[in-house]
Amino acid sequence: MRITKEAKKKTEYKILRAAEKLFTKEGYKETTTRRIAVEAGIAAGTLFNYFPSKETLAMSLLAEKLALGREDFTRRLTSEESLSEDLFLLITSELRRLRPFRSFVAPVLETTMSPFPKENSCPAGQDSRAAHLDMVQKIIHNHGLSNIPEHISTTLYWSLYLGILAFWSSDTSRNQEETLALVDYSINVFTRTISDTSL
Amino acid sequence: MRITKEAKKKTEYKILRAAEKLFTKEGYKETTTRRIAVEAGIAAGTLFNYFPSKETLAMSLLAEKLALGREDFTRRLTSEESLSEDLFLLITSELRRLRPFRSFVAPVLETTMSPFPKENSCPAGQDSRAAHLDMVQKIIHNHGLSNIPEHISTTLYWSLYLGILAFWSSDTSRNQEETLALVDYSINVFTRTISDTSL
DNA sequence: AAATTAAAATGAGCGTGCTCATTTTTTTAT
DNA sequence: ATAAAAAAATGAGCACGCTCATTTTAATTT
Repeated sequence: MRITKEAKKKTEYKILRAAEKLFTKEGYKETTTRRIAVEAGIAAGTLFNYFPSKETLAMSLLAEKLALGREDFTRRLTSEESLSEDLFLLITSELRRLRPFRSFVAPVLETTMSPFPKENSCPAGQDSRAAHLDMVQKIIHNHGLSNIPEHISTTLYWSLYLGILAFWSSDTSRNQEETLALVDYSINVFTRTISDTSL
Repeated sequence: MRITKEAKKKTEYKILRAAEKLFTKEGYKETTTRRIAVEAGIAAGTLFNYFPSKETLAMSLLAEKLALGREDFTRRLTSEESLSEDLFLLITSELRRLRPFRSFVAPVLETTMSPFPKENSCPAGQDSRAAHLDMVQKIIHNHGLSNIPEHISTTLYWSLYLGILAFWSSDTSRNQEETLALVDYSINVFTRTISDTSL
């Protein structure tokens, strides 16, 4: 039983690695699920025993990278930065890990990390959303802000966050400075909003 | 020559009406382009002489409705409301017209009205974006705000706007009160931002 | 009004994501 | 060990969006 489970995990891993290789080399749209299957050494249909759709597979891959970005963040974290600086570091750490997949980040993330779970839900996307928001909550809490964001300001944050990702995904400025400016700006808007009791 | 052009427009119109009927009755995903062609009384391939993709067709349909919403807005507009109230009216006017197409608003709009034009651009989506932002500029100008939003605050606005659409598209609360609350909140965040010179 | 050119419509066919009945492999029971 | 049951892999085949060589229709020229 353990062997099987490990084998299963291993197949899933093989598919993810094959997808990663092909998506980055050939592009998302250009890579067929059949090609991924060949690269992973499995039959075409087997892929869909592990990922219900090509999009879900892509999202799982991105979720992996986002999680790595968050790990980078916690590793680099010091206790001497401001709330805004911490949020800035969180987002840029994620972006750095997403870099190789920039071309299909927008279409995939926007449909799978939508503000509210849909019928054709993608668990990987929803989990990723939850994990990111948890991190944000933790950061805010660490900075002693009792005003924990509730439903509506979380939605606001998420809009800003997705906006950043969308902008970044087609930002052609050198080193994406424009994105960095937007991140800075968005975070300012957000932190001002949550620390303003009049809203 | 005139006859042909009118005929062409008429065919485009027939396709749009067929798509409108089927999308609302059967759903976006469920409606095949072949079925739309039959309903419009044309061959399957002809549809693609008018709209390069199913998604573009859907976006053109939504763009039509958004424009109607904006017309409703200008009609209802009085000169006695505040900036926030005007923006609120603009957005809710659009939402009212989009209502029947709610189920596929998010996936279509998010990919075709992305913050920045892509390679596989959809003119209908970009035009719609421009028209909406023009309207917003006009409203702000009418309220005597010299602080015309430049690049970055326009991006901020657009993030908030898309966030609202995404939220609304899966808002199950009666009469979408939650969306109205979010619209109100988002507009407040935006107006405060553009009238704050410290940012 | 016949001939020539241009524009538009057509539908057979392609490649894709994905399904599902069948086969193969693994686990459990005897 | 053998048989029965459960789990996983398989690949032929489907339906879809979309393409494109060909045909049909309309506009222009002679």
